Amino acid sequence: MTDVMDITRVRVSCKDCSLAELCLPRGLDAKDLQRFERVVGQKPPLKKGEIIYHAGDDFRALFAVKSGSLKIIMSQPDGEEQIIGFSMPGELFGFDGIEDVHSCSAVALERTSICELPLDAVSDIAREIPSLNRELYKVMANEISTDQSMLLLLARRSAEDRLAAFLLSLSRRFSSRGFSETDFVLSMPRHDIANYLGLAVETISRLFSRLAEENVVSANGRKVRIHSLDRLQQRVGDCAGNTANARSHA
Amino acid sequence: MTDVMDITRVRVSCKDCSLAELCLPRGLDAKDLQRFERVVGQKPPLKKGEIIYHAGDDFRALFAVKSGSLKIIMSQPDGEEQIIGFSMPGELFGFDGIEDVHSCSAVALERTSICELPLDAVSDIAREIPSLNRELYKVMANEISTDQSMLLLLARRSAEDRLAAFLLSLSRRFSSRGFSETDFVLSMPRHDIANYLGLAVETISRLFSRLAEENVVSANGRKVRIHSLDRLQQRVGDCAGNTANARSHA
DNA sequence: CGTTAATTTGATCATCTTCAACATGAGTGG
DNA sequence: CCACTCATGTTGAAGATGATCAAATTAACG
Repeated sequence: MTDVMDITRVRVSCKDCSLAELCLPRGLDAKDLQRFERVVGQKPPLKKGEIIYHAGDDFRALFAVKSGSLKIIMSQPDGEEQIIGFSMPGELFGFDGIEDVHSCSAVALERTSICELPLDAVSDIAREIPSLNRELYKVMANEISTDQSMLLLLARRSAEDRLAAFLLSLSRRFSSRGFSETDFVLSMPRHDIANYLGLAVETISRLFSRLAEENVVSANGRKVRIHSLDRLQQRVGDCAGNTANARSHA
Repeated sequence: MTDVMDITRVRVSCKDCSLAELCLPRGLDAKDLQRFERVVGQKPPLKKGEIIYHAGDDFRALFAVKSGSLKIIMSQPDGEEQIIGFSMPGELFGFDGIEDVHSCSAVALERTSICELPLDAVSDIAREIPSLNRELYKVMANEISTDQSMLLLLARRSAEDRLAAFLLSLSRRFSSRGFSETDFVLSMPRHDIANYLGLAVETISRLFSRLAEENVVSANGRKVRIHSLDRLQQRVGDCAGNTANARSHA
């Protein structure tokens, strides 16, 4: 599976971006799109582990993932950190800073390309393009309901349910980007999955083993194959639909 | 402690509202405020248990709490429900609907008065008052970081830490509204606290008992007295600052 | 009052964590 | 190309935190 596309190296306009339908400017007509494009900054690709912003940084912009993936983490004074979410191509991140300074940090999980959307400029434009303004609200609202679904997952569901929900979420997100919904490669280590789901690494490992015994999912390191989406879904009890960070803003 | 004020029965303008400094229009000048006021709807007080909106309802408006309090709950198909947050006077709620339909329900915990802010009208005005627009973003961003702090709490903290964080959050919110930060009355039953914190009712009860033994907090039913804010804070390890639903939008 | 809901306490049980050891694998320098 | 190392992943056994079950106590309210 190719998870990094080559187009990341050239200057891409939103118009030609394969992710346009998932991104903020979707629904804009050609003229408005052009205007929007002008404020979008392209950044050189990030290496694995590179940090886009730190908790405490002044807020400058929202970002969109073009390729690759990253994690959003909230650090605690005692050094512990909590992963708040993972961002995939077509998804926006950086909302944790809109209040003024970032409360989280964003870290690339692999080679990753992103666009920069300076919020001031964007919201200036949005003032004159109501549909863009509404889209901005929706994107933020989606972030809210994603986080809230995650609250439900952490508060009420068992370890097994959590992992099932996580895998289903990834499956949906890969599928809506044209990749297989049953075969994919995780860009994060077990440790990050565990942290995100509020569990111990060992638990994740054991759960993968159990899922394999039951022929629901087989995982070989980062490579995952889902054998029965149905049985995964059953486990989760299709709770809410967009569990676990499925920034689908449909 | 009086937690319902009498002014709720008369038509109040934002200008005269004691919560103006906490609410959306804070920072507006007299002229803009007047304009804002015109779209704000006043609703008759809600009785305990009354529902403001159901999950599935079309989104119409955001709401502001004038007096009383309510819980925001996300229901699951299996009948289980998860409390996403509690809203206190001066706080806004309804964000779970901005995408189109509400993903949660809002239920009054006691006699409660609210204002209605139709989002279309508000964002029309906001287009011409940039500071209001920014305030709207901030209020939503605050909701996001509140939910994210809650994720951290649920994923990484022990039962005791969670209750401590919850009580501290309430303390801060009461205090910023001019009430005592050490003596207050909970508007929700133990069952709701347990649900919110992802714990069993019995656990909450035991934790209150333990906190009493240790002379940190004494609780008599809904009446709570915090004897040592310091020691509560220590437990939580001042993680992030605005843990557990502190919609302070400072 | 009497009846129901809310809260507390005790005893047992399960899930998940922790600690420990081992396996696998990728990357580095010889 | 191999040996070595550090990161990652797996598995087992013991332990702890919090859930569940059961029962008693208290509070709320018609």
